[in-house]
Amino acid sequence: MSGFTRYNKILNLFSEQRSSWTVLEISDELKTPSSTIYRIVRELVSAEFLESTAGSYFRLGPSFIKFNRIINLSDPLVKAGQPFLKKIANENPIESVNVLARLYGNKVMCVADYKTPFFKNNTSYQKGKLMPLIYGATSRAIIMKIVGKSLEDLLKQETFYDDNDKNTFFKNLKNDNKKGYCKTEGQVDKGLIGFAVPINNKKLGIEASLSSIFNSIDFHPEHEPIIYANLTSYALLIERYINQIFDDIQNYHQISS
Amino acid sequence: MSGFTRYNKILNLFSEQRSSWTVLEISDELKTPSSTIYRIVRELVSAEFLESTAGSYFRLGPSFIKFNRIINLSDPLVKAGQPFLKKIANENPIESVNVLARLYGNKVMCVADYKTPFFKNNTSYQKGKLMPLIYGATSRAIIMKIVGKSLEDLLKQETFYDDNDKNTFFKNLKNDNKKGYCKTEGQVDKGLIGFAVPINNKKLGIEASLSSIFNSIDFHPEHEPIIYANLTSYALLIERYINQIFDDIQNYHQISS
DNA sequence: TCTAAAATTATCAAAATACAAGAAAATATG
DNA sequence: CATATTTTCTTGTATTTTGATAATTTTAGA
Repeated sequence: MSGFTRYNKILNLFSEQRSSWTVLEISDELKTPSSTIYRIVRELVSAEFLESTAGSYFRLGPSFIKFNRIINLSDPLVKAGQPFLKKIANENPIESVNVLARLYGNKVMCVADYKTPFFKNNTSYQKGKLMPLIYGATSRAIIMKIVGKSLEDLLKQETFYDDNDKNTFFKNLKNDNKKGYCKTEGQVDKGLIGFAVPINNKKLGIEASLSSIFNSIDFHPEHEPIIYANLTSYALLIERYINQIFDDIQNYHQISS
Repeated sequence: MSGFTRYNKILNLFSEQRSSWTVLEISDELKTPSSTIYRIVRELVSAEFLESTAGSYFRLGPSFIKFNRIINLSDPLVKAGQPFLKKIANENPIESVNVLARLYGNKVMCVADYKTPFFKNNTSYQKGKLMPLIYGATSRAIIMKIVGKSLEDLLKQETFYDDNDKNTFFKNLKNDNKKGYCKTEGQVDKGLIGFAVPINNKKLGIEASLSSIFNSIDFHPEHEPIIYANLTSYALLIERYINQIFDDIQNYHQISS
């Protein structure tokens, strides 16, 4: 274990399910002497990536809150998409959750969301939570624009029930691509139906999606064209806006150098 | 530059003002050979703490969003305080921003907030933003519970206009402590008035505050007792709730070991 | 498409640092 | 206050990092 790995392995132990660890627990888990872990943890504490709490436990430190804010204020995707989520919600015919998501390694992560005040149930897509790559419209709208070797690499870790299952998956992907959007029901959350369109920017390396999620019970087929038109037009708007934000950054760098 | 410092120094270059850097810029800034920076940046990218974007720029990566979420779901202070912020807002007599803040090094950082829908202006206290230690009720309510050498160390970095200024500061702190809450107007944001009470938990090492911020123009002296009663009672509730959350964590660890 | 420039990765010996294990110190606990 | 636990310190040795340079890949412009 060397380089950043030795810090990252420790940080990645801290999860939703288990958010506090003692040095000895970390030492056991990583099979590394406790004197070493004490030193590394001390370093992470002084950078506020970890902090000590009662009972000789440690938990994630406030640095993450700080950097998360900087991302919210500066990430072109978040910056471009966030302001539109509420508008999309208001133009949808029924109560909805609206999600901006992106690739994160070989998972999908929501980076911004807006839920209408009276939406019942909760979607599993929450800011910062890693979601499956191949289930749900939000995820599928992202991968439907990825092709060739990139797609192969991404899907390498995924397991399909059988060959038939796999073929169906690719057929659906192709169909969605032709339609330009993706619709799934109950794949991630029972009782919810999701619609999603891709958001891409090759220059900036952005592979993302914009989606609206509804309670199945509220949804009627006549809503579909409105939802689709809504998503498509806003995705285009966001893509354009991303370019503009990027140009602004470029100009900023040129002026200040 | 050794250990975690070498990573932290690079990450800390990324700020609200300047959110993307090239390797050469980093190399210049840190006066470190570019071959070294290339290696370190590559490590941070593969851990998704940084990500590359167009024009050979790098920016903060999605790992921070992920860890930020885990903190939101697990930090005892956030967990205990977040659910009450909206309630406090609703019980306040006028439109308000309500903030849960804590010590972060020798600054103060907001970790959770709730703004009523029609609040005009914005407070500078935003989730993740570092704020001055000695100005504003939010900050002062935190340091008013810190004494002795800890307080001295904290204030070491602060500069006062003159001795008189310093004495006034300490006198106010003492007064606030006697009253049990802190009130300041226009210290951080012109046109805003803030009230704050401390939230402490020695066992858990929590040094925080709960505050309500109003537009000066909306505020009338007869509101003050209500605001104060509101803050005090919720702070107590939050302190109790923190203890309960901590006991739950303790139990969880005992059961699973 | 080709070409030149820029960005990134690879190499490797010297220098710096992390490591492990136990001892010592500090801190928490009853 | 005594004991147990947690944390830091110490040391020679092994490992990792570093940085100058070279090699390769990517990008941008003609």
